[in-house]
Amino acid sequence: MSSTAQTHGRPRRAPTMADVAQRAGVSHQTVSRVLSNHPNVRDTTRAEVQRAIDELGYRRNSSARALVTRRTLTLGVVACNPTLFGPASMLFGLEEAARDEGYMASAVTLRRYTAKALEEAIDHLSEWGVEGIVVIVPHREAVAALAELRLPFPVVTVEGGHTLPIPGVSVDQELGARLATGHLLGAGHRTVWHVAGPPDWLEAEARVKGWRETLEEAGAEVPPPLVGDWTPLSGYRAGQELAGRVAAGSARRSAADVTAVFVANDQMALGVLRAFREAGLSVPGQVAIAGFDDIPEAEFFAPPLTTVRQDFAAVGQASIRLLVDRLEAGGLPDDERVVIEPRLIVRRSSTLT
Amino acid sequence: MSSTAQTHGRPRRAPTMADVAQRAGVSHQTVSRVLSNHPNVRDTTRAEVQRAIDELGYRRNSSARALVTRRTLTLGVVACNPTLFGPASMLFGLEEAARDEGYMASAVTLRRYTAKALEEAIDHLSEWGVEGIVVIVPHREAVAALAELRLPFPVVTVEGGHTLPIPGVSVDQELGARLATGHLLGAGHRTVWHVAGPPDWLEAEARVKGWRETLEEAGAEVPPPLVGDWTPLSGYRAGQELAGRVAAGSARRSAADVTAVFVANDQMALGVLRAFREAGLSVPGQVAIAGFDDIPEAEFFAPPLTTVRQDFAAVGQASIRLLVDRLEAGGLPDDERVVIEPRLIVRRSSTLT
DNA sequence: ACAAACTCTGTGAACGCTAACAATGACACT
DNA sequence: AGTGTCATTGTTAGCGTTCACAGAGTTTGT
Repeated sequence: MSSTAQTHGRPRRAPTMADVAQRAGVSHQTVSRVLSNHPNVRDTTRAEVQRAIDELGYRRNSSARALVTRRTLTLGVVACNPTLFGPASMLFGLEEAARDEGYMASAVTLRRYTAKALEEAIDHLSEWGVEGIVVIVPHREAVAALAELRLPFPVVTVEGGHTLPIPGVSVDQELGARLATGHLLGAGHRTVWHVAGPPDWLEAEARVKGWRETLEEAGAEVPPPLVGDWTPLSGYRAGQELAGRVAAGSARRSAADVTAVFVANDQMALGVLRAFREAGLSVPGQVAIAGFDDIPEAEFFAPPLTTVRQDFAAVGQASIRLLVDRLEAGGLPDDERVVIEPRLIVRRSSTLT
Repeated sequence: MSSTAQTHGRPRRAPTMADVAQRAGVSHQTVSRVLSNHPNVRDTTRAEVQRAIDELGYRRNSSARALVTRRTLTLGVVACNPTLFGPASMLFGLEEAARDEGYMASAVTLRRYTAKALEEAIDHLSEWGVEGIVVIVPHREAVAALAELRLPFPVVTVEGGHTLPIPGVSVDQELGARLATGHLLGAGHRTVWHVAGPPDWLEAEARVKGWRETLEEAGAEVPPPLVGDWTPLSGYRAGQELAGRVAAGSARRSAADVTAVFVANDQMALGVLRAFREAGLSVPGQVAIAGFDDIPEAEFFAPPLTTVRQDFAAVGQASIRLLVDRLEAGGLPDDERVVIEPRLIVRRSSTLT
């Protein structure tokens, strides 16, 4: 099967289809037919060709093939810092889904989301002949930049918001925020504070919106959200800030006292937990906390973290599906959306047992 | 107004070099020269060609180019589950390094490390014409399988051990384990327990070795290592086991009492921390702990975790370097090794202040 | 002034494959 | 026998580049 052993004589040059043809005593076209499983090849011929292929360790030259078929079977992915759990999982799912569809996925990762970086990444990909790309753009400026570009191949966004005439997939961030906030309110808290992500991230914005609206609908006061940058450190700082506002002892309680916090991702929630711990506050005793993402560590935080789980694999599959559909059929609508529903995972950090 | 608007909307077919040539009034060869920055082109000609290129939005066809130059400028990467911090960081560094060298990196991710999965992944990559591959194989069976394959292109391993005649990059896991273990011994502990990774992982094995030898050299007793599978849950279970052996109160102390634990990765260390917390044990008060990896969360664990940091970006760069060298020169040694030194990061989990 | 060198540009032939069509032989049916 | 159909195989013509070389101008040296 993979006995590509031609290490014997001289590995001069990779064998070509003509070499195989000659060895099997047929024309190169017959070899081509065997390779592409064309039905009209006699069994004995097929076997002989196959034997020649195996003996020579022949592999089709993908460039020549791509040149004539005008199909590179390659998809591009533009992603952001994939050391974060979310983006990494998405990339993983994306690549796997592409492979299942018979495509190769090539990712370019961005350190920062600027219009220029995005453009360069797309440039780099199209230089290599991708047939289409998936852009993971949870960032406002990047989305705007993407809208400007007129690309000669299909594009699908992930978490790119729903304002562009570009097909896209996203998790319902707003719903996720509603689930978390509603859960905390349901546990009897007068209101829920929020540690938000960076304001230029669409996901952060949507989570703020879901949180705010849930509070408003419940007639609860809406405290000013604190702002972090997704890192544990920023959560820690926000946590220190919040710790100062927790009602000390059973002194005069005001509606603005911090008794519940919805943190926009798990890493920041970890920082908040540390700040509270250092301030001597008990979670969930004095303050209840919920996060977002359900990173593998969340279950083992102190205490285990209530959070919102996103199905990244589903997002990856859906976006590849959207892209491949556009490659193989044509004229599909530019405003197709797939929305994946998140799920609330309740753990100790929000429940007084 | 004919309905065959060809200059309107999107052009029927991507412009070719001949189109550019015609528009600029030169031959296709001159266009090629402009594109590859050949010096012998008159400035005015170059400008005209450039203008035609811009106007048509021309891009070189990578397949045609690859066909004739026999260079696809594509590298393959075989990685394992990249939702773990280490592998993801490595992938990120690898891709970036490849891009800097003018190559495109395409990754295939494995759910599990079996010889078959590895072979399929490599097969998938060579189907797309990669010029060489980086295989991240911290797994014994996979390394063995890789050694069997005779591939028609250069291969570089990452964390693949040093037994194969294949160039490779790795972090000095043994040294990392020595640093952590030595640090704990240096803090006055009689011995150090160990929660190891899965035995079929080379990294796990090397960390066990470094730990064991450090103890032996210090004349300390070597307790039996517990075994986990890198997940927080497995660490939690190991932690419960260890918690039972911590000297209760100041009762009779034996040399086998657990006072310090070196855990083979941070995620498991998190599980251990939780188990100890639940058992009412204080860290570092009663037990000191050190992990491995320095994931971004480690600093915010309860307490902040002493751990060993690996420079994944450096690993990525070194492996691409190794690979590209073999692509561009030839006849380089098959046993070249690059070893990256890890660094101990001391935090509260191991220090009584 | 003439050959030699150098600069710039064009021509034709690959590169290895697939698509379209042509050719061959076997078989069945008038 | 003559014709049509089908299964199987071969032939030819590109796909869009780069490479090797040839040609046309232009400069240089003597």
